[in-house]
Amino acid sequence: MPELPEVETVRRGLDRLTCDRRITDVEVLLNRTIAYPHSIAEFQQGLTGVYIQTWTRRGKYLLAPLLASLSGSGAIAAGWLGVHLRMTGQMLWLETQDALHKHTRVRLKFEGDHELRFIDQRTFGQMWWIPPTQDPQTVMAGMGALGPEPLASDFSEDYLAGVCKKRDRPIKSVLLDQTLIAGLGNIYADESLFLSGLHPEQPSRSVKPAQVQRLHSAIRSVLQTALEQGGTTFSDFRHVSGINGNYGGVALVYRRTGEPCRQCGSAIAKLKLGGRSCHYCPACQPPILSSKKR
DNA sequence: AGAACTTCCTGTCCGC
DNA sequence: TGCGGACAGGAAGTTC
Repeated sequence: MPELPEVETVRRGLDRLTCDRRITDVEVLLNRTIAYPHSIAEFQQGLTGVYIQTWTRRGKYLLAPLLASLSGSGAIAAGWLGVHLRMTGQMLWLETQDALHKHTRVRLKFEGDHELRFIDQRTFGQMWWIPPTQDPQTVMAGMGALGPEPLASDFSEDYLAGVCKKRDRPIKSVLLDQTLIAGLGNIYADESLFLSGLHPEQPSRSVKPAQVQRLHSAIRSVLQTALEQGGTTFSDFRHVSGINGNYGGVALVYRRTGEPCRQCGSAIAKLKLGGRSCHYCPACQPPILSSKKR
């Protein structure tokens, strides 16, 4: 599933391929992919004929401003295009005559012989067209409620310590809460916890300052490394050009249940937390004594 | 307010 | 070989 590094990789690809390009036609093959406006016709009308500008990313959301024309000072804002890939969404830059993949949900056709296809097996992915009169942060409600970017300066050790101190939830569920930290998903949360030696069920409030420091640096280093690799192979993630990333080769715990820990050799364990699987090393990430559930 | 649980969806995998 | 069920999980909605 695409998380921050994958979404950022997609953003860079989209930026390279679609900036200043004009959308000539919009085809929606699955209506529920369109989160806004509620009318599909309005979505199509809003996007047809407009030019895509620089893509930005917030957490796992993608957003691009649109212009009605490129004629310099006379540029007229034409709203925004928003995208969330959720679990299996892909944005692929293809030629118009390329065979339609079974799970193609939306086609954005451009001048020339190329189009941007939104392909999404499990159909959780979403697209928005935000009219110029509205605020993307409001229309894309989840994006408006995001916590700090983990690679930005406002995600400090102090911030993370403050977040943990106020909550008794398991630390893993804090890492996955997008309103607290934007962009972490199940893969990088598990990897970060392993790197900092924290058990996924450890109550956030009980995480010691030294551990907060390790967790903070682990989150950043895991995301930074994945970003440099251009994403992961664990998931259905593909580049805009259809190429896989290669972070998968160095996974420490994610989906390695039963395999030996790369640090101590113990068998990697798995547990469920709020419906999410957690992979961890029982030796390197021991449960704290006070939490005797089970 | 915080936290837990449910729902959405489909391809894959496992046991019988 | 086929079938049913579990599993995968991001975010929104619901409930307590």
